[in-house]
Amino acid sequence: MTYTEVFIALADPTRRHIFEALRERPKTVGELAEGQPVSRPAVSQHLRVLESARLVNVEPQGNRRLYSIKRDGLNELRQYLDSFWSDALTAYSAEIARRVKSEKGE
Amino acid sequence: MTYTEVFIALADPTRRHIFEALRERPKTVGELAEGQPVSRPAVSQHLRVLESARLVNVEPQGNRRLYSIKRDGLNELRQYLDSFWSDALTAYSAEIARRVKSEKGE
DNA sequence: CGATACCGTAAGTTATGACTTACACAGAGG
DNA sequence: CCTCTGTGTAAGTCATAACTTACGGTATCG
Repeated sequence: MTYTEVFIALADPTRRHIFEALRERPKTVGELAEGQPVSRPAVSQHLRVLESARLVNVEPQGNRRLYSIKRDGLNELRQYLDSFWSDALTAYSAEIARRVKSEKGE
Repeated sequence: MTYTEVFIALADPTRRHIFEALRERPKTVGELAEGQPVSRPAVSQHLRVLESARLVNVEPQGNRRLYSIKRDGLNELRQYLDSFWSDALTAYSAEIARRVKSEKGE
C-alpha cells in the first residue's frame, strides 16, 4: 500500500517537473527553484513530499542540500503496475504474488 | 504528456479501489458502488475520470453500462516509468545510493 | 565576529476536487 | 402507457493541499 504516496507525489505537475529536473543531475534547492514558476519555499515543500515518497534522496553539503533521484519509490510504483500484467488480470493472483514478494523483503 | 491524467486518476484512493475492483471482472456502476463507502454518483464521477485517463472501458448493455479495465492508460504510465531506467540514470542513482549507504556506516 | 547565502518551517490564503442531494433521461417489463 | 431500474449530470458544500510572505537557523566568507 505504500505506493499511495508515490502516486500522490507524482500526480502534481510542479512536483513532477522538479522530479524530472533531477534526471539530469543532482541539484540544490536553489537550482531547482530557478527552473520553476513557484517560490523557493514551495519547492522545499514539494521536495519534502517527494522525499517522504522515497522518490528523492537528500545529501547535505555544507551550506546547501543536494537532492537526487532515489529509485525506491519508482520501484514500488513499477511493482504495482506490473501486478496488472503478471497474469491476464485474473482474480487476485497478481496481488498475491506482489504480497509474497514484498514479504520476502524484495 | 498524457500520463498526467493517469497519475491524477490513480492518486485518489477511492478511484484506485474502483479500478482494482475491475481486476476481477467487468462490472456495472451499481456493482462497483456496492463495494465502496461512497455514493453511486460519486462512483460515476470517478469512472468518468478513469475513462478520460484511458484506464477503463465502457460498454453499454441495454439498461446498464459495463466497465472494464483498459490497458492504454497503464501502458503510458509504464512507459513513463521505464524512461527512468535508462542506463545513465541507473548508474548515476546507484552511485548515489552506494555513497549514502557507506555514509551511514552500513 | 558581522554579513550574506542557503534552506526549512509557520501561518495564512486560495484554488481544487471529492462528496452529497436532487434531478433528468433512457431502457425493460407489467 | 406507466413504473421501476440503472445511470449520468448539476449544483452546492467542505476538506485538502498548493501557494504565498515572513521568519529562524546554520554554514561560509570578509
